[in-house]
Parts: sequence; structure tokens; C-alpha cells
Amino acid sequence: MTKPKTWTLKSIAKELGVSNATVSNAFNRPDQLSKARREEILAACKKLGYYGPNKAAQSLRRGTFNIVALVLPDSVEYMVSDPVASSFMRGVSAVLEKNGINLLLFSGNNDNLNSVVDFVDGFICYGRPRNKQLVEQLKQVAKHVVTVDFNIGRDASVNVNNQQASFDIAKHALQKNDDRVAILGLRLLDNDVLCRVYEHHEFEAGQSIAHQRLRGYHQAISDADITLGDDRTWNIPESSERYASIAAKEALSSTPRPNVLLCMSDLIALAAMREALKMGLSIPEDVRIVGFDGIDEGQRFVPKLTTVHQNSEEKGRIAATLFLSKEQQTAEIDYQLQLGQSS
Amino acid sequence: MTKPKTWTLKSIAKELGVSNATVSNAFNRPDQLSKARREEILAACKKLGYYGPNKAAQSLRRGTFNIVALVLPDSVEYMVSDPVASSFMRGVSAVLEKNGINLLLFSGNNDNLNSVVDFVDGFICYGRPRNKQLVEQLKQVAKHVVTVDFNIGRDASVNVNNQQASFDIAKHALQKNDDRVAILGLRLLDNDVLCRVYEHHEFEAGQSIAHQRLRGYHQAISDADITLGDDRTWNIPESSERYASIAAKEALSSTPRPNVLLCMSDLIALAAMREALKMGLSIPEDVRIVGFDGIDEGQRFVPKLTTVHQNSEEKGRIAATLFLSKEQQTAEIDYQLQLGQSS
DNA sequence: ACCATTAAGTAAATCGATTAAGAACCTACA
DNA sequence: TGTAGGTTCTTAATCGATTTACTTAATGGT
Repeated sequence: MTKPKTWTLKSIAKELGVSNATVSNAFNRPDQLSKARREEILAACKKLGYYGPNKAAQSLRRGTFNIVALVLPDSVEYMVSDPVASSFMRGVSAVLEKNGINLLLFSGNNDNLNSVVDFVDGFICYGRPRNKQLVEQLKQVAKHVVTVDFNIGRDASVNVNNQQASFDIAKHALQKNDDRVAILGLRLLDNDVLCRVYEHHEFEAGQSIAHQRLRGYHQAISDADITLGDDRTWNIPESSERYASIAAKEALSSTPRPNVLLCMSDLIALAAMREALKMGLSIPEDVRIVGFDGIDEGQRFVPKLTTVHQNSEEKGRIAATLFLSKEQQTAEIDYQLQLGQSS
Repeated sequence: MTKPKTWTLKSIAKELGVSNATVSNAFNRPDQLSKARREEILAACKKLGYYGPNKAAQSLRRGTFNIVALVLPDSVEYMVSDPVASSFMRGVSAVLEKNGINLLLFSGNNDNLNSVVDFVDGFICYGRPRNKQLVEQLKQVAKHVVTVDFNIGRDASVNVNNQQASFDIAKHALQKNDDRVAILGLRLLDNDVLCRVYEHHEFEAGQSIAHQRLRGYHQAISDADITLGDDRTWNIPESSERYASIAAKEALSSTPRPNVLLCMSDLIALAAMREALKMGLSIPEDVRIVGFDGIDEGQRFVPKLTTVHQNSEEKGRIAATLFLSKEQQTAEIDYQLQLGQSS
């Protein structure tokens, strides 16, 4: 009788009276045995109920897994709630699904990549994970990594052309050469401190998103024949309402009071708008404010935010494609200026 | 010198001059070695950059993976687009994340569970997968399976109390004992055929969702002293616009023309409403129509659909909890009648 | 001083596969 | 007939761990 247990390559081979290798080859390398032999084996396996080599063992041996971990900025919960993030995920999954690759959701709140690193082929990392240890680990991990919307200086990344987009949006906001510009920057510095930034030289060659955007702003400012004061740039350590409000308040109270605020995220821009309105300023008459991202709330706000909007789903598709190609490169995605009444 | 390669349990053991088993025990079974030894080993590993046993190998040996596959009814794409599905996912992920379990998304379009079965602990299956082969495989697979919103007669499942909910919604729709009732059933039969169903006896003990709902309807009908004709029940093989429209048209043209339509899904109910309006009937004056599910479109439709609404996020939490408990049971989740103008 | 326990650590089998190297056979050509 | 070349299949090492059964040493009771 046939054995009652669940079949393994070994037991099947013994049952059929051939070697392990032959069964393995029947499934994986048709050129290694005669066609007749192969079909005979495959048929027998089917009949006995052996559905092919165990994937876990196969993966261990081969070192490939057909799984990619999607590292989320925050909890999985956040990811499916946020429409921008959802459409990114839609793009990623469409490409992976077509290639028979499975998607593992990995929360950015985890503090250790190690819990998954041993059974995935690599990582697609959507935005900077909340837990900073993860970032450090991603820099070091010996697998392919594609980052989206941020850089860690390795493998591939997908970004909007930050410099160009920032240039465009700044250009739109600037109107006269006596405009008084201030910049509310996001993560210009490595340390987590909210402060004014006086020294700009070090940013000129920086590859971080913030530095790219800063260069776009600078270029537009210089194109408009405006001189940017040494003390007109703020660094906000994270995209939170609290920090943004403090920085915005400080900027709007500074002398000379800015009439153009270039903000590196919509969240910052919205906080700035709230502060400005609270101070009795009118937008855009007294101060023009522009953001970056294109979040929904910006479009619902009164006045509607002028910002840079990106195609998230395409971003997902590109990230996944880039991952599969295993190439080291930086891809750029399209963006559109979304013109509101805030500038 | 320390070896330059990536560490394995074996190489670490050799380096430290202890056996494989001792290193393994240091990580997994503290009681198997002295505290001093253990701390010494752990410290040395940390120093050398060995972050613990390889998870893939560990999983192969142990047969546990800390991954559960979420089987989606359709593509991943669909899942993140649909708000009800998204909130279900949110519930699932919240519970799993808390337990250190990873979530693998598995499309219901796949035709083979085998591509993942070897490296997951089991399956949470949200609704009947589009690909029917998957259902067959789920019935047979030697891992824990929790099904949601449908039954395959094994392990655990999460459902609304279909019979009670159907009873309630039918009760609400029925008003006088001369009401002429028709039932638009979903998957009452195994075969994929759109037809009238004349014989009800076989359904009385059936455990499928459809049979449970049917019993609820019957109970309400009999409570209202109404006699349901032998030819007043339709079977719709799948929840699609096309089938639903055909059945609805047929039911609304039958004699005596029904003035109450009990529909087993919102999609069916909406199709029925469209057909009724197309036929010049007014709702609810000429015909009262109720659905089941609580999808958004039903609430936007004019007249607003009366239906049964469920708490999807809680459903997700319960499904995950049930999965983790590995118990074999059926859980019920709350529901509310959502009263519109369609009845 | 003797034997029974207990603690600490090790050797080796095992999980389920892949694959390089080589054996056995067959064909064909000089 | 001897040998080069090509098929076809097998042997055995390997991936990176866990765990049972066993050895050895230390402890304790009488």
C-alpha cells in the first residue's frame, strides 16, 4: 500500500524507486532527465497526492522566498486607513501578484527587521518607518531594498523629482522680487531638533529629500532675484502638527514678517495656515503658503492648499518593478501642481 | 580573527568552543544551561553580530512560521479599495501585530494554495475566494483555517447570526398577512445555476450561510401568518449585477407579483430596485425590498436601502483572535438593521 | 564511602529539500 | 575493439537550525 502520511520528496522517491535528485529534477530541471521518466514521476506524484517540493525547505536551500516585505511607515492599521497609502499598496500588489510574488505586511512600529529578514527576498519601504531602529537595520540588511519617498543611500529608491517639483511650486508662490520668503523645512538635519538653520552650505550636495527640496526652493528664489536671509529657514524634525505649529508661529512672528511660506509638507502648510489665520493674517493677501504631498485634508481646507500632488498608485507599480529588476537606481514619478487659493 | 562571513548557529558555536545545542538553547531554552553560560554566549553573539537563529531554518525544523495568510476574495487591489474589506483587515492586523504575527496577503485569484501553504501557520479566509479551486484546497489543507462570512465545514468561522438577522430584517419588511413575498437567494444550491427553487426540505438542516438566512426568512414569514408559495424562491449563483437583474426581473414579472422582496445581498437588492423602478413600480409602495450586508452604495441609492449592517473591524479582530486560539468554533458578530426608505 | 539524583553540556538524527560530482550505460566513429 | 562524448540517473554534501538521548560531573543523603 501507499504510505498514509504526508509525502516528502524523500518518501516519494523511495516509493517510486528512484533517487531524491531525480524527483527534484522532475519538478525543477526537466533537462536533467528523460521526458518519459519525468512524466511518469509527475503523474505518480499527482496520483499519490504529492503536490511538489515543500516551499519552506526549498527556500531554505535556495535562499529565495517569493515574498517581499512591505515596510509600512506605521501600523498596518494606518496603512489601510490612509487613501494615499492604500493606492500605493494597490500599485505594488498589482505588479507583484502578476509575478507570483507574495506580499508580507510589516509594521513600521516593529523594532526588529530580524523577525522577517530570514524569509523574505527583500524590502519595499514606503516612507521612513516610525521606529528609527528599523532605518538603521534597513541600511545594513543583506537583501535588496527599495525605499520610497526617502533615501538611505543604498539600492534603489522611488521619489518624485523633489528638486524640480519644489522649484515649480516655489516659482508659483513667488511673485515679486521684494517678497519676503521663509522656508519651513522637514528633517533638514539629522538630529531631532526644532530650530532655525543658519548654515546652508552643507545642504548643497545632500541627497536627502529635504536637501533636494531645499535646492529647488533656492533655485526659484534666486531665479526671482530674491535674496534669502540667513535666518529664514526652519528645521522641523518630524511631520507633526505640534512641531509644525511652533515653527510656523515663530516664522510668522519673525522680522521681517514673511509673506511667502514654502513648506516641505502639507501637514506643515496646514499648521502654518491655521497659525496665520489665528494671527489675523489673510491668505494669500498677507501671506502665501504652499505645501508638498497633496493630502486630502489640504483640498478640503479653506482656503484650499496649493501643493504638489503625486500619483501614488503609479509610485507603487514603479517601486515593485524596480524591486523585481534588482537594479540599483533611482526612479522618478510624475507630479502635478495642485493649485488652491492659498497662494 | 573573527570570521568575516555571516554567522550561523554552527559557526558561532565553533567560534565559542561550545556545541550547537548549547547556543540554540541559549536562545530558546534558558533552563537547559547555567545562567552564566547563557549570558556569556548571548553577549558574545551580540558582539560578533549574530542576531539569533535563522527564522527560515527554525521554521522548517519547528513547523511554525509566525505568518498567517489572509486569503482575500479577490485581488489584493480589490481589498484595499473596498472600505468594508479594509476595515476588516484593520481588525485582523491589529490583533496579529500585537501577537508578533505577520500578515501575508493572498489573492483569491490564485489557483493554488500550495505556493504559500508550506510557510504559513494557517489561513484566515475573508469571504468565498473567487477561484473555486481554492475553496476545495482550503477544505483539505492540513493547517488551521478560519473562514469569515462563509463555511466550509471545518475549523472555525466567523459569521453574523444569519438566521436571526434575516428573521429581523424580514420581520421589518413584512406588514400584512396578505403580503406577497418572494425570496432572491444567494448560492442556495451547490451548482452554479440561476433558477427557481421548488423544494425547500433539503435546506432545513443546511449549514451554509444561504440556508441559515433562508430559515430566518421562513420563520418571519410563518410568524406573520403568510403562506410562501412553492415557486417564490430564486437561486442566484453568485453576487453579480447580471444574475441579480435577471432573477429580479423574473420575480417581479411573476404572478402574483410580489410586493415584498427578501434579498440575500445588497447587490441583489440594488439590482432588484433598479429593475422595479425600470418597470415603473414605486418603492416601497408597490414593492418593499430589503438586502443584506450594508454596503455603501446601498446608503447612497435613492431610495436608501433597508439592510443588515455588520461591524467589519470587529469581525476582523474576532477572526484573528479565533485563529490564534486554534479552537474549533463558530463566532458570531453583532449586526444592526439599517433602515432606509426601500421598505 | 557508596549510590541515587540532578545539573550542564554534547553528539547525532532530523526537518525537506537542491545540486555538484560522478557512475553507468549507450552510441558512434576510427 | 578502444575510446570519446552524451544521456540518464545516483550519491552525498549542504542549507541553518532543533531536540532526543546520552555522557560527565557535581551534589546530597545515609
